[in-house]
Order: sequence, then structure tokens, then C-alpha cells
Amino acid sequence: MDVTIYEVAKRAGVSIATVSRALRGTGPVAARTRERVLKAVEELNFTPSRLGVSLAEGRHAANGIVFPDLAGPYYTEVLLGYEEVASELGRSVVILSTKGRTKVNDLIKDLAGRVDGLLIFGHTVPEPLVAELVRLGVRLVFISREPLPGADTLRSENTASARALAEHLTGHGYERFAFLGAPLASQDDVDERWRGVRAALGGAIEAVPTRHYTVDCGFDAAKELLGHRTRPEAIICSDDEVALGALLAAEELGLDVPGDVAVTGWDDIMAARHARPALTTVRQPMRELGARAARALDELITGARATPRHLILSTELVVRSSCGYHPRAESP
Amino acid sequence: MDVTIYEVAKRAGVSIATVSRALRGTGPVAARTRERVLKAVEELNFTPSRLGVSLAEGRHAANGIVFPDLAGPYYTEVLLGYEEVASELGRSVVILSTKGRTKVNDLIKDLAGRVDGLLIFGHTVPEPLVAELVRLGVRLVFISREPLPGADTLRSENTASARALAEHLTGHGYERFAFLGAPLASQDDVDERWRGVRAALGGAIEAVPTRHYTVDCGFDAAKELLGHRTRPEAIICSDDEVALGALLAAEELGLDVPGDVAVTGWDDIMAARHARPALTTVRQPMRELGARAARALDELITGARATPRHLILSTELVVRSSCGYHPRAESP
DNA sequence: TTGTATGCGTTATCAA
DNA sequence: TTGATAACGCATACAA
Repeated sequence: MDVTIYEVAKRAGVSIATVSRALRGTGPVAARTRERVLKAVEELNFTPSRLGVSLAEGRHAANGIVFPDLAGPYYTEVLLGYEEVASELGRSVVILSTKGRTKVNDLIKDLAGRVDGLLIFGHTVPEPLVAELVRLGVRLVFISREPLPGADTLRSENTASARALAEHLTGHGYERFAFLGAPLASQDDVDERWRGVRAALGGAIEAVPTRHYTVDCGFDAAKELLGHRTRPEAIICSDDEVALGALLAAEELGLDVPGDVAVTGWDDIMAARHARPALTTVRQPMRELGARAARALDELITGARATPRHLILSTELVVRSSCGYHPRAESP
Repeated sequence: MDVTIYEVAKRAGVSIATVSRALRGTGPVAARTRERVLKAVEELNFTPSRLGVSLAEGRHAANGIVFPDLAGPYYTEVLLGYEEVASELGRSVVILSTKGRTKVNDLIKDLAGRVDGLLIFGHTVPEPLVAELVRLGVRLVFISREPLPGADTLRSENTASARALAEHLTGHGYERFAFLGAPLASQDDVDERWRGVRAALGGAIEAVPTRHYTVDCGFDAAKELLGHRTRPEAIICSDDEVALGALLAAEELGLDVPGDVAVTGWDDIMAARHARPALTTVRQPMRELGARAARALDELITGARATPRHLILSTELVVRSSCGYHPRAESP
């Protein structure tokens, strides 16, 4: 844009203060004056400079979001819910992917300087920097991370879901399990899932790590795993994408799912419903995580709430056909 | 952040001008002075205010992106390429989804005030507003839209790919076709695809519109279509998601693909490879579209290039198994 | 009801 | 080599 409040003021024959008041309704303005101002605004096609407003107001009216990668539906879904609510609250969303970036710290600091608050996934941001951000008073909300002081955290329930899933599978009569996508480093969500199923299944489950949580990695690891003479009866995957890979591997090996081997996922991404066979999984409310994060951030920023809050959203076991035969299979 | 350049200056015993110069290397600073400044910066943990910098520099160092929706892999992939290159060029990315939004114009104007340039998908933005943005000198790049004056446009080739696809299908011996996801309003890409296959296939193809370009809509429309007594031998879909829906519909109706009916998609999203049967489709370089858009915008913003450019990226026919039996079927 | 003047945090010009 | 100081575009306390 180009035209400033001064030109509007001059054209309307008033001061810039009056223009500002007329536009924001932040003080008394005579009806006739307001009209003149509005007319000038219209004629000049004036839009207040975001920079000027932000500088004067001392806020950006923008939220940031930091994720490792946007490939795959999980982060996208969360982002969707986040952006929707943020926009509703009058805030823009500035994104930052850390995948393959060097100098992540600088990028995040820059981002922090552009927004009023940050949504951060898991352990995307190095711990020392998190501490620094907290110290600087940056409003923070984390998704899928253990609680920490000075920031909100938002998670999905994992342990109980893991038990429910394990029990459903033992109900099918399975006795030998594998957990595909086992955590190498501690990735909070996956870690909880793994510990949950292991607690329920005891020694009957074997951990099989993947390099990443992607279809391809799931495919590779499952192919290796299923090639063994003594393959597991059921593969519990860390997430739906890994599970999708496992499904493909089974098919390539000529194995029937769930006849020869059962497979389950986690998250309930859209493709889970469309997979053949349809994937049994644990539904995680991804969009709601994003939406809640936006609201939580808003509370923190506006000061509606001062003390951090740590929320755990509940999940739901979604039984489809990849985990075994059911009397009445749920339709996709 | 909180500490300003004034505090640094005071601590270092110099003026703010010197601090600025020392930090940006934009003028002569004695070595000893620089050291004192840097030390003060370090001790106070000073980071220049983005707002101050932007106001003084007259630029945001940020790009915007406007898309209808982020659900589905297409926009996500483009966004990924866009953000990556933008970040490489030192620019943040501010996103805006128009899906389900009222007052889209205001949102877009606000966004335009936050960034140095905008990437816009197809006809997401109302034409009058586009004209206004052009008039205001906002740098614009469009993806998937016919060329217009005053902005860059970036597209994938559609017509020739359509012909190649049509010829491949007639090579299978099919004679009755349907185009699923036919354009209701003019949606540029889909429109070109439809016109392309119609030109190649003539009267042998029937247009079947869907409400949206989603799996669900594809499913519904395909179920209806395949329920008829005289169903087509091959369904050419507007895009992969619609095609995925068609695959599901066929399965639900007990129809074999490609035995009873052939199905093809467009885009080559990740799920296309993993579909059963694997989807024959036209690959579109989605990430590269995003990456190129970011570079084009940068050229426009820095002034490296003044005149708009209209680019068409080439596509590739990807033959898998959903379109018919091949002597040596390509592995997924 | 309106106007003046100041602050917001930089960069950059021009003197010194 | 350094320092005052004027932009940059707005909001707002305070005065009139």
C-alpha cells in the first residue's frame, strides 16, 4: 500500500488522530466528521499500514507455528485447525518448517520476533532455546510434548488407548506382536504408545524401529520383519503412515491382511479409511489439537489466562478390518 | 523480545547509529568499537525488533500464500516447496486459507499488508481484488491460472498430457469414457484437462461433474455412474483424489479395476502409488511449482526482473495398473 | 469533539 | 570513525 493516514487527514481536513479514532471507533467523533473521514478513506483507498499499527499497538496480531515437516497429513491437519481458529481471532499465521534447515535457532528467533505467540510441535525446538523463549516471555503452546513450566502443552491420550488396542488384539487371539516404528530417540507420542502396548502385552511384543515415521520406512521395515520365518501375528504401528507401508509390504510378500498378519495404525488420517484393508487405528483429534492451540495461545496473549495449562485430549479406538475378522465388519 | 538498540548503545558507550552499523556492517566501525558493541549485544541478548527493521527498511521479508484449503496433498506439496525456498531466501511465509471464510477480501488485504508479495492459487481471489492488488503494485504470482497482465503465472502442462493419457487408454481398446470431476465453474486446471481429453476422444467421453475434488465426492459420483447399466469402460478423473474415490466405489460395487472398469487420476499424489490397484496418473511437479513461485516472487520483489513471466511446467504420464493390463506392469 | 505531541524500534543521511 | 536526527506509519495521552 502507499497512502498514509496523513494524506487522509489532509483530505478530510482533520488531524490524523481524528482519522484514527474515526476508523477504530476508539473515541468520540462527530457524525459529520466521521463521514468526511470515511469519504476520504474511500477515495484514497486507504488501508492502515500493518507495520505502523503493530508498532504502535505493540502486538503483531499473528501467531507462529513450528513443525518439523509438512509432508504427511498429521501436521497439515493440525495446521488447518490452527489457522482456522487463529483467523477467526483476527490473527495471521506464520509458518516455519525445520526440516533440513541449518541454523534452526536463528529461524525460530526471527519467527518469534514476528508473532505474539508460537505453537511448537514436540521437540522441534532445541531445549536451550525453549528455555530462552520462556525467559523472554514468548507465549508458547506445545503439541505432543511432556508438560514444562512456562508454557501450555496439549496432547492426545496415548497410554489408555494403547491398552485398549492391545486388548482388542489379544481378543482376536494373537500372541506374537511387533511394534513397528519403535522410538529411537524419545519422540513423546510414539514413546508413550510403545510403553503403553508393552505394558499391556509384556514380553509378547518386539520393538522394530524405523528411520522415520513414513510410508516408505514402514514398508522397508515391515518387509524385513515379515520375511522372517517366525513373523508376528500382529503388527502394531507407531502411526498410520508406517502402517500403510506395512500393508504394502504384506501385499508385496503375498501375505493376506488380516488373514496372515494383522496390522494397526495410529492417528486415523484420511487414508486409513481408504486403505485396503481399511486400517484399524486410534483416532487422534488432529484438527482440534490445532484449534485448541490457537485458543490457548490467544488466552495467553490477551492475558485472559496467566498460568500455563496442560491438556490431554481423548482418543478413540477405531476398529476396521486390518486387525482381524469381526462378526460384522465396520464399513469404511 | 524487549531490549532495544538504545540500551545496547548505552551499555557500549556509543550511539545507536554505531550499533546499527556494527551489526549490519553497513558502514565503518573501528575494530575496538565493534567489539564493545558485540559484547553489549551478547550480554543483553539483543535481537533487533522485526517491526523496527521492517518499518525502516520498507520491507517485510515475508511472503504470503493464499489457498482455498489445505486438506489434501496438492496444496500441501506446493506449500512445502514454497516455504523451503522462501526460507532459503530469508523470507517468512504467512498463510491464508479462504475455505469457509466470510470477508475474504479483508483477509487478503490484511495479508497483503504483511508481506512483500503473494502467491495465489487459481481463482481463489475475486477478480476485482486481483485488479486492485495489481494496481497497488503488490507483487503477485499465480499458480494454475491463465496469464494476466501485471503478475507472474505458473502452470503445469495439461493439454498434451491429456492427449497422451487419452491415447494410452484407447491403446487399451476402450471406447466408452467418462470424465469424472468435470468442471462446473471454470477451474483452470481441470478445465484444460477436460478440454484436452475431449479433444482427443471426441464424442466417446461423457462429462460427470462432482461437487468438489475430493475422495468423498469422487466416491459418490462414481457410485452413481457405475450403477448404470451401460457404464463406461474407462473413467478419467480430474485428479487423484477423485480417482481414489472412484476406486473405492468400484470396490464397493464389486467391480474389478481395471478388469471391469479402468480408472485414471491426475497429479500423482503420494497415495496414488499406494492405491490398490496403483493409480495411473499424470504427474504434476507440485513442489517445484511452489519452489519456482518463491523464486519468481523474489525476483519481482528485489526488482531483479520487472516484467511478468508466464511459465508452463511439463508433466509426465505415469502408467501403473489401474488403467488396464500391461505386459510388464510397473511396480508401485 | 478535536488537535498536538510523543512513543514504538529501527535504518540511513548528513555533519562533525 | 562517530553522533544527532530525520524518516517510517500509526495509536494515544493529554491539552484545548
